[in-house]
Amino acid sequence: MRTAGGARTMLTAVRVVTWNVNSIRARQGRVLAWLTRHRPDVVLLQETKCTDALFASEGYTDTYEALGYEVAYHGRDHWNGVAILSRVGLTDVARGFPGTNRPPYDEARVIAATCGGLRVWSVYAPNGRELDDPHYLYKLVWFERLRGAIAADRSGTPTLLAGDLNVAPTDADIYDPARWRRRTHASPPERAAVEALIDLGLVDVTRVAHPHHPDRPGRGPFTWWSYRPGQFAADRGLRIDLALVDARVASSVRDVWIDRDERAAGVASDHAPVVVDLSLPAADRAPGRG
DNA sequence: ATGACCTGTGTAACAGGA
Repeated sequence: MRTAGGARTMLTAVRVVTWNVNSIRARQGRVLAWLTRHRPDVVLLQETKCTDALFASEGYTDTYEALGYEVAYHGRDHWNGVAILSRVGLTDVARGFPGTNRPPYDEARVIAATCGGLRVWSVYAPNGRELDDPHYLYKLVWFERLRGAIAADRSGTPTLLAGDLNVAPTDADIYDPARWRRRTHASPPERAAVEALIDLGLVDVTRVAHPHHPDRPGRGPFTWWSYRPGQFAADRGLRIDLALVDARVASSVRDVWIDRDERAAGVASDHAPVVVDLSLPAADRAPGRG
């Protein structure tokens, strides 16, 4: 716990991480090691690739609880799947979108909760596959529904939306923009969909904290690298894992960092954790944390 | 130029990823 110098306002460090783990079963060892090493307060997971039943079973929820976390999850089958772990309180959980969710909108891609004075959303956008694939149109409508859900949220709580948005917002977020010009993740409608989210009053905090890759002016930093040989080593990646926060949260951001060391490890996810370190007014936080 | 890999599933090729 820290106090601000002049302002006498009690501030508390809150670490939030978003991480597409590409299967919680395949990644559980790495996830537990990461939690132990970095002690995040709020963990937004995507692509857990497991059912609620498996997440509730021995070795997952009980293990996180033993580390001090409350747990909320949303998974229907062996695809997609999102979850939130929090050791600063976890209430008002919402799964999926408001209203009817006929297939494919019943896929487990969204979970929200209130944690430590933040309304956090863990989201996993559809991939899109190809520009002429029906899945691409689904992706665009899915973003409209996400925008509607954020706009309709009446919690009044400062908002932090993070996850795998499967869109590189600008050409600077792609190692080789020309190569991706006619592919999903870079198309103008997808970028417009992310811009529409941001237009709700959100800030892409990674871009603010890291205007450029330290070694590649005008490029990166990235959060995803293909598993194919040489891609990570050559830093041929995309920035598709984003953290979008409203103005109240933006003013509390102390640091944003991408854990490339985790991506470099053996049996790693193809996505790196993206960490947002905040200093929140203590009054905004849920009571009960020792 | 293209593909290379990883995870899950009816454990053998596939679907899906990005």
